Amino acid sequence: MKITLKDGSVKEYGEAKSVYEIAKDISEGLARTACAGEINGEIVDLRTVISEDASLNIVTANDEAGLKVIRHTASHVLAEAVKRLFPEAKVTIGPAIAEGFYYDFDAAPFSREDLDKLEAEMKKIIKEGHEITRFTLPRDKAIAFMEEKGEPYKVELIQDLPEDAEISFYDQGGFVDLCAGPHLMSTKGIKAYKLISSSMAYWRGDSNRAQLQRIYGTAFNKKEELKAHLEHLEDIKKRDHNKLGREMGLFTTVDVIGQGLPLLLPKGTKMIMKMQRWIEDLEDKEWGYVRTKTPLMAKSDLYKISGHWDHYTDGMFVLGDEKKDKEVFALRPMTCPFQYYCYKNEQHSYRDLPIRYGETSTLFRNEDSGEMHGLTRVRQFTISEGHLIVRPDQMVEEFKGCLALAKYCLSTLGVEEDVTYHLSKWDPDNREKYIGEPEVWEETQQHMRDIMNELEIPYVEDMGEAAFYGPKIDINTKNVYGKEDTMITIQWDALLAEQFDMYYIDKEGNKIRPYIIHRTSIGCYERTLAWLIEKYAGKFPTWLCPEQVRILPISEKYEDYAEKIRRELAKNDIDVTVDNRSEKIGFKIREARLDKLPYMLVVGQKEEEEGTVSVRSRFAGDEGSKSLNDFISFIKKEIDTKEIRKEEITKENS
RNA sequence: GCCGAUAUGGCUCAGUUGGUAGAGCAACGCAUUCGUAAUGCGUAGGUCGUCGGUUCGAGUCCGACUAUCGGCUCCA
Repeated sequence: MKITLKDGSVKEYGEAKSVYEIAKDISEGLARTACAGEINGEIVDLRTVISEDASLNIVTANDEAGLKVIRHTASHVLAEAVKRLFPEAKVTIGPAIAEGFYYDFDAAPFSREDLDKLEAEMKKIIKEGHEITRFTLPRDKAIAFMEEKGEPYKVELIQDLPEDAEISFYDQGGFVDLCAGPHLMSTKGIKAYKLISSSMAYWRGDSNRAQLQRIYGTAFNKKEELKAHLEHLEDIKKRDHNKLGREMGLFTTVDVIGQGLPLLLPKGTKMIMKMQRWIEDLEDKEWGYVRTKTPLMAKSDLYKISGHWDHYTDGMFVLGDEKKDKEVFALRPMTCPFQYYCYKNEQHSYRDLPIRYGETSTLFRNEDSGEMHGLTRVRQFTISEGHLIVRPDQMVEEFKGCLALAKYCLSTLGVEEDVTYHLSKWDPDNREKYIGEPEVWEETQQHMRDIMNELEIPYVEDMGEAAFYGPKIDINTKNVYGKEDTMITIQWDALLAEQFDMYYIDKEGNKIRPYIIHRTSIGCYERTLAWLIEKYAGKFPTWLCPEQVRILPISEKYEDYAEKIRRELAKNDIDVTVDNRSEKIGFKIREARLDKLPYMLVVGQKEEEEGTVSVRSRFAGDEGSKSLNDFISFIKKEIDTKEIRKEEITKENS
C-alpha cells in the first residue's frame, strides 16, 4: 500500500501491516499520524493526516474517504457519550454514511434536548483527547469480552462474522467498540460535528426485531465546512417540492380525502397535461406506439392469473369481501394484464410484432400509512405505462429503443445529469423469489450489460433487485434530502407470456411465446413533477410553465391593448394572463417575479402607439421592447424546441 | 405498519403558571391611473385538526382518532 504524505513524499508498505500499524509507524518518524487507508477491505489512497498539534488535514484530491474516517470516529465518540449519559443503553452499529454518520442504540427515544446534551458530552470527550488504539481478539475471547460488557448486539455481530475474519476493537481511552476501522488516531481529530436528528430503526433492518433508536449526525474537517453544509441543508429545504409545490399552488392535500391522495390544482394539472401531450405524441408519432385505455379495476380473477392476488393483496385496494360478495373487485396496481388482453383480442402473426402499447395509466397502491410523501409516494398516480410485445429476436433492439426514449425524455427535461442507472439483477442464492432458469437469467443480464455498454451509459449492478419475472434497468434520482427514488424502469420479461397464454404464429405456423418489455418513458407524472420542482426550484423551463406570459398594463387605460395582445398570444397556444389590478407596475412585476413567471410584458402608452411590448424575463430582466410578432415567434421557438433558457441574473429573491 | 415531532384565520407565526384569541402578508372595499421588485386608508375573516375527558373555566392539561413532517421497511 502506498501512502502519500502531506509534504508529497511517498511511503510503500507491504500487505501484512494493518492500516493502523502503518499509521502508527509513520507517526513515529514524522511526528504526524496517518490514519486512513483501508475501508471495507478496499485499499484506498491515504488522505487523512493528523499533525503534531492534532489538527486534521485532508491531503489528497479525494476527500470522501478521509471524511468517512472522521465521521466514523465521530460516531464512536457519540456512542461513548451515550454510554456515559445513558449507561443502560446498548450499542449496536454506527457507520459513516453519505452526508455524515449514524449510530443505533437500544435505548429509550432521544429528545432534541438529549441530543444537545450528547453534543456537549461529545465535546468533552474530544477535548479529553483520547488516543485511539486498535487490538484484536480471537473469536471466543471477543465474545466473552462483549458479554462481560453487557452488549448482546455486539455479541451477535461477532457470532455472525465469517470464520476467518480478524476481529478488531478500537479503544478510545476506555470506551471500546467492535469495529473494522479505520479511525483517527485521537478523538481530538474531530473538529466540527453536529447531531442532526434521531429516529427509530430496526435491528438489522428487520421489522420483526428490536426497535432501536438511531441518532444521525454529521462531521466535517473544518468548522466552516460544517457551517456551509448546515446552511446548504437549510437552503435545499426551500426547494422541497412538498413545500414549494404547495406554495406555488401546484397541488394540495385534504385530510378528509386521505393520505397519499394529493389534489392537483389547475397549475399543477396544466404542467402534467403539457408533459402528457408531449409524451403521448412522441411515443405514437416517433416510436410507433398504439394507445389503449383500459379499466381502472378488475375482478379478483384477473389478479389470480397474474399472481398478484397471492403475492400483492396487501398492496391493493380490494372492493368487496370474498366471503360475502359474489364478485370481488380490486383497483389496479399495474397495467400489465389489461394490455395483455388487448393483445389477446386477436391472433397475431410474427409480422405484426413488435406491438407497442402505451397508456397514460392511473394506478392504485395501498402503501403503508407511514410511507406517503408529497407527490413522490402516493396511493394513486398516473404513469406513462407501456408494454411491448416482441419476438425474441427483436428484444435487444426494442429494449435499446426504450432506453433511448427514456434518455431522450430525461435530456429534454434537463435532468439527464441527475440520474443513475441501475441494472437490477436476480439473486442466484434466492431462487424461490424468481421464476425461470438460471441460464436464462444470466443470458438476459448479459444482454442488458451489452446494451448499456453499447449506448455508453454508466451503470451499477444491484443484486436481488430484479422483478420476479426478469431483470430491469432502473433510472433513479435523489430528492433534496438525498433520498433515492426510481423515476423510470424498463423491465425484460421472457416469462409472463406463458402465464397469460400469449402467443404469435411464426413462419412455420407454430404458436410461439413472445417476450414482453414493461417500461415507462417519463415515469409517473406526479413524481416527475416533484422532481422538476426540486430541480428547478419552481423556475421551470418556459414550455412547462403553467403561466408562460403575464401582461402587465401600466394602468387601466391600457386594458384594451393588453387584451388584444392576450388574444394574439392565446391564439398561438401560449399560456397567458393579464394583471388588470389597479396596482403600480413595480408591484405587479414583484408579484410576477415571486410567481417565478418566465415572461412579463409591460404595456403602456408607448407600446400601444408603437404596437410593441416591453419584455421582462426571469432570465435576463428587462429585455427591451419588441414588436408583438417578434415576441411571439421568439417565445414560440423557445416553447416548441423545449429550450431550457439559462438564468442570467443572479440577485433576488425572497 | 412502527418510532418521534407537529396541528392557532388563505399563508407565516405570537399567545406568559389553564381565565374564554393577536400580528404581518394575502383577501375584500374606497381612494390612486401610476413606466420595471411592495401606494395609502379602511373592512371582514378563527367553535385554535376532530372527538372525548379533567376542571367553576381548556388554544393551553390528559386520551383516542385524522392529517402533516423526519426516519425505518418498501416502491413508480
